[in-house]
Amino acid sequence: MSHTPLPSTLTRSVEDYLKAIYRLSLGGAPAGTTEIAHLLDLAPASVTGMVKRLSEQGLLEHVPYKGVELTAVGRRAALRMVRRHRILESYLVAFLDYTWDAVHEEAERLEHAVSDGLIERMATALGNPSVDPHGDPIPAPDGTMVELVYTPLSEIPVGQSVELRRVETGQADRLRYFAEHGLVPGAAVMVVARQPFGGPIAVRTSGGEQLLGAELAGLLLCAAGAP
Amino acid sequence: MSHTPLPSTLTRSVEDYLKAIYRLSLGGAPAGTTEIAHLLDLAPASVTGMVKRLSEQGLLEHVPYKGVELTAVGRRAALRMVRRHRILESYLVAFLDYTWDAVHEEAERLEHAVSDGLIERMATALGNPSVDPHGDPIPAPDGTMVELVYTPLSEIPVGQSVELRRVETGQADRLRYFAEHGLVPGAAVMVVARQPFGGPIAVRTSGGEQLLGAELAGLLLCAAGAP
DNA sequence: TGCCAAAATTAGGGGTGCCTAAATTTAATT
DNA sequence: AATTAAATTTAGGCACCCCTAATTTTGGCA
Ligand SMILES: [Mn+2]
Ligand SMILES: [Mn+2]
Ligand SMILES: [Mn+2]
Ligand SMILES: [Mn+2]
Repeated sequence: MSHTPLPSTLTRSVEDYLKAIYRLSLGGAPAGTTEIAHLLDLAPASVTGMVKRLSEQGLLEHVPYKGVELTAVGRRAALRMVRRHRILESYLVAFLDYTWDAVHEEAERLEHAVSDGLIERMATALGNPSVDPHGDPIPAPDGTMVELVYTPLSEIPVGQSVELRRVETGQADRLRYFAEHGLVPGAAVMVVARQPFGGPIAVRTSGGEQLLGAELAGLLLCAAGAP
Repeated sequence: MSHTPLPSTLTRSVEDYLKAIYRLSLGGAPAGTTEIAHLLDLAPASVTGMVKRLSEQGLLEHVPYKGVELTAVGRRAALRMVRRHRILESYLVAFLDYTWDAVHEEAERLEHAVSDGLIERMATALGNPSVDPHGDPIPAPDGTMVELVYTPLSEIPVGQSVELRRVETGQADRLRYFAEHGLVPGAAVMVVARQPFGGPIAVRTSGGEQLLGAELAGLLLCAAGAP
């Protein structure tokens, strides 16, 4: 069983397209032109053009007017970028004093410039972590990724204790707010109260009790902890 | 006294052109089109085109058929790249187990992708070194660089002891050969004998005595050590 | 069923950065 | 002073990747 070979050199643009389409395809449906354009901050017409070229190269499957999906080759390339991005974020936080709200921007550029060898050296220095600072899973070098299913804090019943596992936002201001309030992966959290109709949630952490809007609570993914 | 502002975003190509022209101008004479093309592995016609654009942007001074020189702005941008390159090489050797023959290639790509902030974090982690693993001086963040004058080992008189300070090659096979024979910056070297007409040189290091071809000896830059 | 708005594509264009082939300039040689 | 070889530039072209404006397709709704 051999690996499908990846096109030898992909450009930064192509790598970002593949990553974006990977993310948008996670829901199951093909990615739409406008969706991709919005995620990459491009005009839809530009996306149509790139999608056409990448389809010809065998990285995408494109059904005009319907949407785009990654081929096996495209998915391998996308997962390679996801690994790079998350290893880089982890390394910057662990060894270069970056905070978790600042790493994304740096990794977004470096992911296209580092060699495979450097990524593996960083991974080794980190002890081959399985998740990044945000709790996002890190694909293995072969493209395998274990994606666990978590429950948003907003859906945890009152009275239950859980462990915070993953924070689902890239917005720096929110990440800083979470960190300041001890809401980081690994934290033990108990839901103390909840207001109805999408109202705020009261939680207790090791740092004390606090209120949390429903939107923010929806970004905090949890696993059932000690009962 | 304020800093001359640099064009906000230079491309990878432009940054490599500026670095190349900086290197070629060190001898004092303007850099020639063919020289630049050879260093960057491009066709001369391509260089002419780029040189024209960079001159219009105020990064170069170009006299057609005569040669190119950096403007003050261009030199600042070039020295910024030199700093990035050498800090990266230093960091990779110090913290990620790279050998000095492998760092150049990695740094050549990363120098265009890292932020100023990351470079300064790496410099801090390294203790703000003044030279890189090859003994090449590292410009300060403001573009200042102290370039010491050394003597090639090939010109050191028989019987004199010197300290090896700088190794002037980027070729991996030569760098590996030097490292295997203890010929690295900081090494104490004594010239034991020399054959005439560009013949080999016999040197003694802490590792013993060895012969060295004149070409290689010319790459090893030395400072007068203990007599 | 026909219309409409959103989504997507096509058409046309620009900047970058490279190429090859042909012309031009320069400097050295006879 | 004419010749010639090397260096350089010009001319023309192509791939990439983005844009705006115009057009086409689609799916939902009256
Ligand atoms: Mn990116
Ligand atoms: Mn992350
Ligand atoms: Mn470079
Ligand atoms: Mn170096």
